[in-house]
Amino acid sequence: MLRVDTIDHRIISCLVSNARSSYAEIGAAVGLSAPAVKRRVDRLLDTGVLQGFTAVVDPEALGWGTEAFVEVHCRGNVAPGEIKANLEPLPEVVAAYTVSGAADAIVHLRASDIHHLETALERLRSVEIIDRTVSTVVLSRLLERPPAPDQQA
Amino acid sequence: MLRVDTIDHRIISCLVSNARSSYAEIGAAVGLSAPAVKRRVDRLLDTGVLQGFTAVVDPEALGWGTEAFVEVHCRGNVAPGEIKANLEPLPEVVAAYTVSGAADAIVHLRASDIHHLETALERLRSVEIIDRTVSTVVLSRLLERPPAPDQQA
DNA sequence: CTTGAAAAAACGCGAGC
DNA sequence: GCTCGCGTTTTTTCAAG
Repeated sequence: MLRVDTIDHRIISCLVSNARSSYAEIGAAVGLSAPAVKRRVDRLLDTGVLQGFTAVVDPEALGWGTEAFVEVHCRGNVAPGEIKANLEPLPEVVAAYTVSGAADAIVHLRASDIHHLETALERLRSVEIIDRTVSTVVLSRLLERPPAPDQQA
Repeated sequence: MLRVDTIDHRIISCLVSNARSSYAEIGAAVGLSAPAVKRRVDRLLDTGVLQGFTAVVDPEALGWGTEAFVEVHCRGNVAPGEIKANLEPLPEVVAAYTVSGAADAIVHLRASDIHHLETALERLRSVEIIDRTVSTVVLSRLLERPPAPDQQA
């Protein structure tokens, strides 16, 4: 059902590096005609391998210069779904994961400045199921990139 | 130079939610003609506010089901640029940040499975400037989304 | 400086093979 | 998976606010 061959990988690579390239351009890069590329892309979208296309925005330019990673410790045992439901309404939460180790979850926060970050942290800490948080403020973004096309997979 | 008004924000929102939408579609959403939208998008690309367009890929589908966050502690004082240069060659590193607190950096790793993750961690620890690492393995992805259009910015 | 309208050129998308 | 053809879109040029 979700078979992804070498050509699909190359098509995905093209789209990751430029989501607005035309089917003809992709076809030229992978050695297929434009309609053939479109059919594969449609299939990849159907099967969920491709989840969509988005613009990469400079966070600084829109006033999202400050970010932090927050270890979240919950009260007692909480289901992942419950944590997700509680984090979803907070707009500063750009990512969240349940993790191994002492913490229950890691939350990635993005805010416009330190003050906004503080506000977001207060709101996060006021969430019922959350007991305690440990914040790590990001000083500089060193690297941020899509996963490599593939490798030893 | 990098003035971004309300219409630009709405155009960016459209492109973030679907990078492949046509200029006519965007124009209809923001109340501009297609050429006017294109000019603004070109300008946003020129000024670096928009950095490009990419496909959102399901990590599972390409064999990137396992990820981890790693606190990196360096030997002595190391410049951010040096850390970046040392991390860039490692394909499993999808993001890295210098941070406040005890650690020097947080590295986001993505691997195909636990074994691959272990290999990647070994390679990471073998980097000269790195003294010690503390790994946190991700159990489940709760949330992952682009920053909200904007807010109290 | 920005917009809207109209031109040619390129692209998307279905049918047929 | 490829070719063909029609309708739509993009993109450039031009004139106006």
